[in-house]
Amino acid sequence: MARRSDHSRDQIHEMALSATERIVGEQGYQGLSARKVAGAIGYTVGTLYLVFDNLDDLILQVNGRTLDRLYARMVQEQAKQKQAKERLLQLGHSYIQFACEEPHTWQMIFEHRLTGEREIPEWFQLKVARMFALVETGLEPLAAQHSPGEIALAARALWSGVHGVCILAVSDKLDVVGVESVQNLTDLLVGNFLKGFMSS
Amino acid sequence: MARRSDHSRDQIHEMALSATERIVGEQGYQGLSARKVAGAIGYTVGTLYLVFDNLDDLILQVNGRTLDRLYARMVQEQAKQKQAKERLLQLGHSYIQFACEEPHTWQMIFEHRLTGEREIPEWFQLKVARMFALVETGLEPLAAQHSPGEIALAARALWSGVHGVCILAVSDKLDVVGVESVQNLTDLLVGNFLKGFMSS
DNA sequence: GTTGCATTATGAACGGTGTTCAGTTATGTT
DNA sequence: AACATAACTGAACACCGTTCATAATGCAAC
Repeated sequence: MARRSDHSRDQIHEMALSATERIVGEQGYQGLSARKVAGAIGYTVGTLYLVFDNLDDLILQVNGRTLDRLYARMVQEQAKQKQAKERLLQLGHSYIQFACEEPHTWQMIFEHRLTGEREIPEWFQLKVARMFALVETGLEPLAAQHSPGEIALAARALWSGVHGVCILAVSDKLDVVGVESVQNLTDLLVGNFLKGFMSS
Repeated sequence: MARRSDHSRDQIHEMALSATERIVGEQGYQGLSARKVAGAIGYTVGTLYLVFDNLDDLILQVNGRTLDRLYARMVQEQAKQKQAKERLLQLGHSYIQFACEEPHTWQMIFEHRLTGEREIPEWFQLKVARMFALVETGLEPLAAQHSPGEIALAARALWSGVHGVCILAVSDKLDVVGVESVQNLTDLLVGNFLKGFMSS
């Protein structure tokens, strides 16, 4: 194993990922470039392409880590709530809290589009599906008289709604200011939806 | 007024806008470039910059036209429904129908980010606000016991929700196929929200 | 030590992007 | 016919993602 620098392949991999997270966190998805990442870790672009297939690959991996952190946080904070309804509201709060704390990193998950004919890898789709499953599980105890299919649909509708509030809020299209206002909007959406859903 | 070609400034302006709409419609926002637009209308890039400040300007104008078409359609189709609740559901349906018919054009409204420090012009923000106002107006007859402030909030929450469903559906993140499934999801979201909202 | 080899890293090159602007060309007016 | 002015061009700039021949290095064998 001949090596020229002090870093192993895995180390460079990790360095690139966290450098990307820093750059995106500061300058947003638009401010990201291969040369910037390479420069930040003290290597050249060529080296980056020894460790990643291409920029899409790098970005997907960063987005994967973001989803992991988000998921972990939602699981953890949701567990604090004892009542089912409170747990669902908490999921929304955690989601929005995260998006507001790391807007650029969070937005990149949705701003990024794969180049050309490339397809979203399965491991990434699983991370997304996991989020929906969390909502579905949270919804189950509140939907005794509904079929599993109905619950799955309701979870999708509900979570898409929360996501919509979040995405419009983060991109300043809602005329509301501050995290609390966004939380209130979500509470309104989730609360009223649940009320309607449980009485049907 | 010395002119060399057969087209006036206004004509070139219009040609560029519709060429952009065609390119984006076929190849998506990513497939758009100044040289492509210029080539499509038989001019060079330089000419494009005589008519538009920059690409952001061009894209904003195209997005403005898209919002106009969307708004006109929502107003028109909503008027067909006599009951307040049906009108609200119709708004959602029209929105989704439009997004599914012209996914690329519709998505560009939300994919596009202004370069650097540029700011969204007021005329554009007004077009967005107009959409929320439509929902707000539709919600009023159903919210007799609610204050105007509450109605405004509810309209934002509701519309963000519909938008969320729409955006996840168009980018294939919902595991649902076909326009009808998306319509069902929206009906579920809007229906249950309204049921909850009206009983509170 | 020295040699040879496989690994690691480079950076120039390619075709693309948005944007600018000096220079050319065609037109309307004098 | 000459001039002024508007219209238009296209080369140039700095950036982008991506590739790859080349150089530099560390290690094993001799």
